[in-house]
Formats: sequence, structure tokens, C-alpha cells
Amino acid sequence: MIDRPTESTLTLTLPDGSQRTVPAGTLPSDVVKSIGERLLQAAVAVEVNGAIQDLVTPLRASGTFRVLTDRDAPALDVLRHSAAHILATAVRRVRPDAKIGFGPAIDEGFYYDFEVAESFTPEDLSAFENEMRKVTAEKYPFVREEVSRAEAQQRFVDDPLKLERLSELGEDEIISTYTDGPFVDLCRGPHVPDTSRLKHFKLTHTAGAYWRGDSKRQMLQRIYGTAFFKKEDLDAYLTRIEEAKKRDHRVVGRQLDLFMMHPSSPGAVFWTERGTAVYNALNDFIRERQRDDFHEIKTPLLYNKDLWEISGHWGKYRENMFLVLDKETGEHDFSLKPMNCPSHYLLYQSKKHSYRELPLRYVTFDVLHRNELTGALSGLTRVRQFQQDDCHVFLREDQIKDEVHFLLRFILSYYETFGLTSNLKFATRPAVRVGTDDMWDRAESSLKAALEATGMKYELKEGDGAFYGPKIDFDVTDSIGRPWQLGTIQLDYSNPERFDLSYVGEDNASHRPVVIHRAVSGSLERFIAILIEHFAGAFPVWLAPEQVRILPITDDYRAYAEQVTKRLYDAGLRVHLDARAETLKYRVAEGARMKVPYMIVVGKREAEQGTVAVNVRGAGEKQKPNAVPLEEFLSRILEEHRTRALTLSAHARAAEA
RNA sequence: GCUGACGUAGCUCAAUUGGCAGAGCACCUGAUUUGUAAUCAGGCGGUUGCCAGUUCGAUUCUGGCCGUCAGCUCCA
Repeated sequence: MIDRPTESTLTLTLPDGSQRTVPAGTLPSDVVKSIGERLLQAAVAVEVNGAIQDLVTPLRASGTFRVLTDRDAPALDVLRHSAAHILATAVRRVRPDAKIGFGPAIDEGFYYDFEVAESFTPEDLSAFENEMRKVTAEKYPFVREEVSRAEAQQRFVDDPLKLERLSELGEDEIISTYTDGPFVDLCRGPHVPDTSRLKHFKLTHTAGAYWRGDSKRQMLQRIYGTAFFKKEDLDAYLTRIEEAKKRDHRVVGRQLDLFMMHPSSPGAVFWTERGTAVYNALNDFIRERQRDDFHEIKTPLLYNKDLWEISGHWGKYRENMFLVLDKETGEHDFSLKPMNCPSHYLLYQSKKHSYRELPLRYVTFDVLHRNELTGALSGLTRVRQFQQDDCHVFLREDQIKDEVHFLLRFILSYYETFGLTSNLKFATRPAVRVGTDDMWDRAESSLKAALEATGMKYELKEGDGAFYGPKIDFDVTDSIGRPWQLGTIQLDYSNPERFDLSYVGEDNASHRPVVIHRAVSGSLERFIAILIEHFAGAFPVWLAPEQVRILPITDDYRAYAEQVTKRLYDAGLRVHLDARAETLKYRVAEGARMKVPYMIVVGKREAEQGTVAVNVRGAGEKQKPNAVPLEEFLSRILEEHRTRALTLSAHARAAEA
């Protein structure tokens, strides 16, 4: 909402510290023009007191004043929002029946929602794109008007979606419209000066989207697109999308023969021998990491509904649970567990606990089932059957700060092993919640103190916490910059009540513990999907499904190759002998395609000297393999495996080490 | 679940205005025994996702179902 003017004369402070005094209601474009005519040509929008506005919205308050050009990041959103209007302008020309919804800028571009009788086709999309080019060529200025409610209702009489939005605007809000040529939209702006500012754009895809994001309401047709100031940026974006497609875990998973899906079990994964090797390597790593400070337990997969009634899932999430028929009652009174929490509580409360045992950390890697909507399933990233590295910590309230600090460090160092960096998000009390304000104050300040002790930056997400407590989420960024929400640390004051959890304190009285829910990988399935894409299939040795492939040049050296293979295999490595009667070229090419970290070629020289000629992944087609004594290679690769090194170095000669 | 698109050999893709379904790779056989990123030849391989309907005839058109994908919604 924009403030009504309260001053008659405004004082603007420019970035260089100089000041300008202008009458209230002056347009920013006039101020910019007074600074310089050329600046006006380059100006996209202005930042007044930290808020972005366009050049044609009257100034209403004194404060800092900064001109934004295409070099300023916030200007891109302005351009994209204008691109959405230009899209709507084009769509209205080609399909006059289209009713308009919303058209905002988003992270990677923009979209606009339309209500149409017939859905858009790919041909429509290219027609719209062509029409958009005409609109930009026509160089319509974006004309802002501030209008009365009655006037606005008149203008959008044919657009019911806009009228609905209009009816929600408060009495004292300024109602503004923006017009570019033939198209007028109810919009608060800001916009670029005219349609010719949009030069480099592309419509990418269409999809259905519920009006107001409400699945009970009608579905609109959404058109997505993107726009940039510079052609290089648009090209780079499109290239990045192509690259991302190449390393899509579903594509790489097939190429590397890691897993498959089958219609007989939608949303569940068949891991091949190679994929299972990756899965197990990851599992071993997680177990090893948690051997010292955690207690690994296993609990049943199937529970009767009594448990879910206590936990509250029966009422709220039954639709998403796999129910199992009970022969005795004839009802679907059993369910596969969709999460481990309640089973951990049951085990915890099966005996008395001393305050001395706390914090007590239960961790479980069991298989979980959630009956996700068919439309939500996607590769390994959204499945119905998965494994979580699920941990619940039972602790005293005064231990929260130290415990959160411990868990934070644990999770961050875990991601580091993979070369993944993460962003922290701190989510505070939501509007609908349980517990007293006093309790939330304590919980939030404990979490915050632990967060700040790390010295890391974090994003505050107010009101985004779980209903039972605040939380810290970990967004991991992969090698091409895409964010994934993985780990979480959630404080829970509600379930200890529901399950009547207790411990005996120093005072010999019964006390209520606090529970912390912690996940690191999220689901292992999804984590592996992220790793596949992060490494583009080129796993470090410790994760690689096949660590070494041995290629004898001819059958004459097969015996030596078998000897080498056995030596490496007996040392615990995942090795494979490829002694097929194919040419060496062919076998090398295939090994490279399968992204095997090391390929050992053995022939006369190696057999005579007891060495191996080591090809290393990523060194290219013309590499000159190093001849390394077998035992030296072995001890190096074992070290690389043991330390879970991210880079390959076992092929190096001793002299180079 | 909703909107839309898609489903052809193990994989990647052709073809069919409704009339005998094809290639490359993979696989099998044979030859080749190869010092570093696909050796040659031959062969196998398909109820064109499933079930109905229309038709002399359906892989093609229509409907339903299943699955996949892009989004929306959801994600304890």
C-alpha cells in the first residue's frame, strides 16, 4: 500500500548525498530528468526509501532516492512484470475472449493467468510470442492512472477475476491501473517506461493453475515466460536449462543403470545392482556418522489406527496413508507408517528415563510410505516409498540451545562431505499454533541463539513454523545453483503432551521433555537424485557404483588383469573386469560413458613390471595414463575411499604426490 | 486429485492423410586380439501402454483406464 501524501514539499536524498526539494506529487521521471537526460533514457525504475516504484508514480514522501537501470538487480523484476502485461496485451489481441487473472514476476521470469474456454496450445504460444514482438515494436508507454473504485469497476466490467480482486482492496488503498496501448490492467506497478524496453524474452510453457491457488476454485491457463535485459543473459539462462536437462537424475539414472520405475508400483523405486551400491554407500556413511552420539533403533512398519488417533494423523492425513485391511474387524484399521515419530515416542515411554540420559537421540532408517497424489509423483524427488534418516531427540528445555547447536553443526558438516552448501531458514510461530506465548518465546530465542552462534547468515520466515514449534530448514544449493529443501530441525512441544512423555528430574519429580525432529537428507531417494544431478553422475570414488574397471589389452594379459581385479576386489573395492573381445577403444569409451572414476589398462609392460596404467575420469580423450605400481594405486584409492575425497587423485605418480 | 501434453523394439527416435511398422545403439552369433573415447558382418527383437467403440480394415479416429512429464494443489 502506498502512503497518502502527508507533506507538501519533499526532500530527496540522492546516493551522492546531495538533496533535491520537490513538491509532493512530482513524478520521479521529472526528478531523473533534472539529474540528466541520458539517465532518464537508461532509467528503468527508482528506489524511494528502499521501495521500488516506477517513473510515473507520484512521489509522496521524503527520503532516499536512487535511480535503477538495467544494471540493478531489482530492475529485472520490473521488466518481467511489464513482460507479463505485454503477454496479456498480446493474448487479448489474439484471443479476445480471454479473461485476465494475475501476472507477476517470479524468480526465473514471469507468468500470466487467463481464463479461457479452450486451453492454449503450443501453436498459440508461438503466436502470442510473435504478437508480443509487435507490441514491443509499437513502443506503448505504460500509463499509470489512479482511479476511483467506481471507475475501476467500470473498466473491468468484463473481467470478473479483476472485479473480485478489486473488491478486496481496502477503502483507503490507492487503486491504480496501467495501460499499454490497447490493454489496461488493475495493477499497483511498478512498470518500465514503455513496451520497447522488453527486448529479450521467451515464452516457455503453459500449465493449469487454480484461481487464487485454491484447488476448490476454477482452473486457469497459466503461461510462463522469462525475460532479461541482455541477450547474453537470456541465452545463458536457456543454456542452463538445457544443461540441467542433461543432468536430470532420471536421464542420468538410466544412462548409468542406477534405477528404474515401473507402472506396477508407481512412486516406488527399483534400484539396480549399481544403484544399490550407491544407496548402500550412502547408508553406510549416514550410519557411521551417527554411531557415536545417536541410538539407532528399528520400529514396526505397520500400526493400528489407535496410534494415529493419538498422533492426530488419522484425522488429518488418513487420505495420504496406505491403509491395510484388518481381517478381524473387516475395516482398514491398519496403516503403513508415513513417519517414525510416534513409534519413537512409544519406545521412549516404554521405560522410565533419567534426566541424566538426556539428550537422548533415536535414529531410524526404516522405509516409509505416503500415498502421494498421482500428479505429485516425480522421479526420485517425490515418491511414495522412501527411507528417511529420521531422528528424534528427547531433551530438557534448558538443553535446547546446545542441542540445536550440535545438530546444526552435524547437518552442515554432513553436506560439506558432498560439496553442498546450504542456506538456513528460521521459521517462527504461525498464526494457528499450540502452546503458550511464553513457551514460544523461549523456543524461538533458544533456536535463534543457536543459529547465531554458528555465525552463518539465515533467512527469517516469520509465521512459517510448524504448529507445534519453530524450526530451522536447510536449503541446499546444488552445483548449478538450484535450491533444494533437505534438512530440518523442528522444536516440538505438542507431541510430548499427546504421548505423555516424561523423564525423572534431579528433584525426583516427573518432567515433560521437549522433542526435536531432525532430518538431514530428507528422503534418501531424493537425496540421491540431488547427488546425481549435483555430480552429473560423476560420483566421487566412495559413492561410485563401480570404482575401478580393468581392461586387459588382449587375452594374453587376461591372467594379469584377473590378478589385479582380485587384489582390488579383496581389498573391498567395487571393481569390474572387462575382458570382452571388443577393441580397447570401444571398452574405454564405454567405461568413460559409465563415468567410472578409474580405468586400468594392462598389457605387456604392466604385466612385466607389476604396474597398472590408470586412466582418470574427466582427464579427457587424449590423456596419457600414468603407470603406477599396483600396490601404490591400491593404497591411494583406499585412502581416497576412506576419506570420502571429492576429487580423484589415486592415479598420480608417487613423484607428483 | 486438477489442467495440458505425451506413451511405437531394452534405450533414443522415425513412419502411418485408416491398408505388410523402420533406423541407430544395446543384445545374440561369427570374424577380428586390438596400447586408450563406438572394428566388421549376420541375426534376434513389436498384439504400436491397456480395454472398449466406429470401420471391410485401427498403431492412426472416438471414449474409458493405467503410466510418464510440465505446472497447480499437497508434502505430517
